[in-house]
Amino acid sequence: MRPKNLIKEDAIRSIALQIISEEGLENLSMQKLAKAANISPRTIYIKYENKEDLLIKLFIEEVLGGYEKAILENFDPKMDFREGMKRLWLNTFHYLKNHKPSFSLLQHGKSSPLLNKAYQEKNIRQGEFFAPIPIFLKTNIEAGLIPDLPLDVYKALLFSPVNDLVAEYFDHADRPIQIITEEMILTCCETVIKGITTLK
Amino acid sequence: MRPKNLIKEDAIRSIALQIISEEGLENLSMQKLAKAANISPRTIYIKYENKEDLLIKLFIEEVLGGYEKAILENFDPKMDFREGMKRLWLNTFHYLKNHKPSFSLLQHGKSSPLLNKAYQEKNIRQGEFFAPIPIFLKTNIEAGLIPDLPLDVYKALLFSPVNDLVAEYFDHADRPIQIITEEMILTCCETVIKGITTLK
DNA sequence: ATCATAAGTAAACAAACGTTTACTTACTTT
DNA sequence: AAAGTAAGTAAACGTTTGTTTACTTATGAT
Repeated sequence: MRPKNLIKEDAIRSIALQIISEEGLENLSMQKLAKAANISPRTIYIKYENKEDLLIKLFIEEVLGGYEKAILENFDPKMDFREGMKRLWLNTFHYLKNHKPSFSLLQHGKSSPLLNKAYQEKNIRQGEFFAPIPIFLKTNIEAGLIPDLPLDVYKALLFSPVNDLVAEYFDHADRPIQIITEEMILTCCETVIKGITTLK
Repeated sequence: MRPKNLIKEDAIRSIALQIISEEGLENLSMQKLAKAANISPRTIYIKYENKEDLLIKLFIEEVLGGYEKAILENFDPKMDFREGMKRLWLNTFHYLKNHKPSFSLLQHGKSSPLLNKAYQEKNIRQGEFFAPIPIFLKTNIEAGLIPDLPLDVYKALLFSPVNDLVAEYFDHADRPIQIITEEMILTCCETVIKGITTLK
């Protein structure tokens, strides 16, 4: 039988992400995607059941998968707290600023009920998603190096400021001088570390 | 002449926000909105030029306007740093957790290119938007009470963790026991304050 | 009471939507 | 080399989209 053309599958994914990033989730249509990828609409339906299936698989497999892998690169739960934090922040910053379409769909995941629901179900089904980070925190809490705050508070402190700075980076990415630098990420990270390790 | 029915105008706004919150921006249509508000589609076009105009005015005037007002309530740039920070965090938490549709559109504003662009233009045109906060920070920097970090770093530290915790609050709002409490917000706020005031 | 006029309605417009039907192509297996 | 089959196409399906046209309603001013 005729084999799948993997180049076309890649094109569907990358062009879908590109359209979402440039025009928003509300402006992605199957026909627009097919035309931009130079294929027939029917071809998308070989791989994906429907539009919702495409969006969820793009979000969960393509984007969240790559994001998790990039964040955890060279990270080990047994690292020193300061070094571990810096590694996570720099991994996040470098990955996201070089993958604008992925960052864009991640942001959509926080507002679209469809994607948000899919994210929550993934979190419930796969307990190992981003698991090294809770282990890292627990180890440091048990060693008495950081206070015993709720996991949600740690998640808010670890992930949201660097995410916010990346959003700011893209908002001004066309400027002649870089507004958000690696130095600023490290300053912000250092501030959070100080806050956590100084508390109580 | 026949006067406008202000109740209908209110219904358009609140029902639009409700649909966006429950089904997402990508599932709001003018006809669905008209049907849900029990009016003719044409009535929406008396107040708004088109769909984009409706979304932008909803976002900028209705949502951002109310958000800014709520955050700055009982806040004064001359407040003590710790007290000012707590005021801002608690205002944000209480307002957002009681205004889910507004929170939802605020989140959409971070992913939708249309709304994001509108937000940036508002920020440029109206230099006074959220102005008390930069003044608050500048005053404390000049008094030597907090370090001289870039405004973007302060914005990331002040706004994003509490926003993230509100998102978590809504994700688990149907649970029997409250997951995100005011106590957690204050703990998180205290951590950030410690980080900022301890640094250097 | 009537008039002028903007508010508001019901129905319709072309265009675009997600998806499917009917068909052809290209490659593996025999 | 022929057969079998999934990949892939072009065109179309019925809906729904954003918006408008043609009309009616309700109210302040005369």
